[in-house]
Amino acid sequence: MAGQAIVDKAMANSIERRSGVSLWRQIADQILHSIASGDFTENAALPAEMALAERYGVNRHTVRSAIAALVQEGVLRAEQGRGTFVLSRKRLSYPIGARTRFSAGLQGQASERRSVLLASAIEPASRRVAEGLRLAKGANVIRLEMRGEADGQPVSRATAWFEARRFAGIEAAMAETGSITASLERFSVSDYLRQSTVLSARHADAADLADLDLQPGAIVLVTVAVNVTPDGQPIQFAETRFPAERVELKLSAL
Amino acid sequence: MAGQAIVDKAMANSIERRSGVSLWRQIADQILHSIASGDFTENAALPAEMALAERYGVNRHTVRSAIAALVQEGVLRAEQGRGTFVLSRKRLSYPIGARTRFSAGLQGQASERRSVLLASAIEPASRRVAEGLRLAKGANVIRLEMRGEADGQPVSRATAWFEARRFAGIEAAMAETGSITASLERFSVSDYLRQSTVLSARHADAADLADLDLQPGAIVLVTVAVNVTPDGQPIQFAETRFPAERVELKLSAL
DNA sequence: TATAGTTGTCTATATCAATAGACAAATTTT
DNA sequence: AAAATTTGTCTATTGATATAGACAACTATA
Repeated sequence: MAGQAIVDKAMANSIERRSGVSLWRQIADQILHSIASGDFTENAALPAEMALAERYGVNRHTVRSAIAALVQEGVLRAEQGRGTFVLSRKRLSYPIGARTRFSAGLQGQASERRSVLLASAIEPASRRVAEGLRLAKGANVIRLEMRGEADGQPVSRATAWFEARRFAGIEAAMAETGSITASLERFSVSDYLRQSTVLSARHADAADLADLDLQPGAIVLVTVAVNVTPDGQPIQFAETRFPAERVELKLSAL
Repeated sequence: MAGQAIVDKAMANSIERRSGVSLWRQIADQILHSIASGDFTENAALPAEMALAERYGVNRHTVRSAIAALVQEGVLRAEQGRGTFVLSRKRLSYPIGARTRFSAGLQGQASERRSVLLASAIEPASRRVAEGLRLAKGANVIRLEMRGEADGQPVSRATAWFEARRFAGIEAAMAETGSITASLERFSVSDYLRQSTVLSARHADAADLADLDLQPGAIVLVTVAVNVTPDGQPIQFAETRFPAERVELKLSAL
């Protein structure tokens, strides 16, 4: 039968040449993924450079480039004569469900967490935003740009749109309270639900790199969500970007 | 107060040099993302090569490399003297919820869909699998490797583990029926729920590239899920990889 | 202390990635 | 028909990426 087969190439970790992604970055990504998957515990020693080079079928210097990048990112620590060690950086497990708010549910994973308002603007709604909020195309909306942080490290980057007429001044409330939930309460919105969430992934763009403090080539998880009042009226349209190397999304409370 | 600011650099699409990811691949990724975001409708003309080169601040030949890659992938069609056109390839929107099964919910998006068993094996459970299925570490489990297809194009790649004793022979049932749900029914499992789903993203590895027919450098969305019977007994532990350029995940029925 | 194993640094070479300019070939517009 | 626009092809040059080998510096261990 079909049984017993499968080459089982040690987790099938391999590497592609002339792909547009350099070998050292592919190797760095795989090491990051191994750490996040729990293959290495905190302070564990990585295999020696020669061993890694043989495993990936590349030159030792190529492995060194990958390690250098991860040392630069603060993921690894190399010590001459001893080895290269994992500084551990477990990924935050970010809960997503019908009532997900930022910060709620991250207890115990990070000691300090907050949301910072980066900028705001009033603009006509794009087609996508207008459809999400069920507004006429071109109606004015307020856009908020925010960054979520845990223990001083950026873990999310969100752009949120609200109907300008109904939520005039929400940017001031957000700047003051640092909380979407608290800001919405000032507009008589005591409860809201996540109506829909669409998830995708892509390479980080320049703005992501800057705001999330990422290295070029990093991957971001993207959620596009519509929040509604309990009676189904849309109040917020939001796109949030999470750095894939630091965050995983846990779909809970289904 | 904070209002009116924001540079608004036209969706902040920009590009990073010496990042380990070549400029042509970054540009190709952004074009793909633009198409998936609906910036271009089917058969729409892309801006001319010179215009794109100016927009990204690169040489025309670099843009040509990006376009060549996308033509190779079947996303674009270039015609001398006329322009470069989008062949459109809308992303499938793949529903995920408490009762998500493959194929369910894709009605109307693809006319033909199926799940193919690639291989199977019996092996001792890794720590991760044992914890998910609540088995003793090292207990035997059956591993199934599957590929999901829609209209002949691969849209997912799953590895699923089942307790070997309880589900002995499930690989034969799977090969025969092509359905997890149908196979489980032979073992008296008439209903099951998704207990938890954890979501992450990474670059595709060699096995992903081969099984999902992707170009090197592509991104995959990864879900790790545990399915349980209605009374909470774990029956299936699964890791599924989706090509981010072809699939988005819609979190529904929350 | 000697030895083996590890990371760090150096030189050299080949290939890929990106820039630059010129012109051909095809299409659309004037 | 002519001009303008667009993609296709060619040559040449520079910098980043990857390979190769040798040896230094440091650490742990026999």
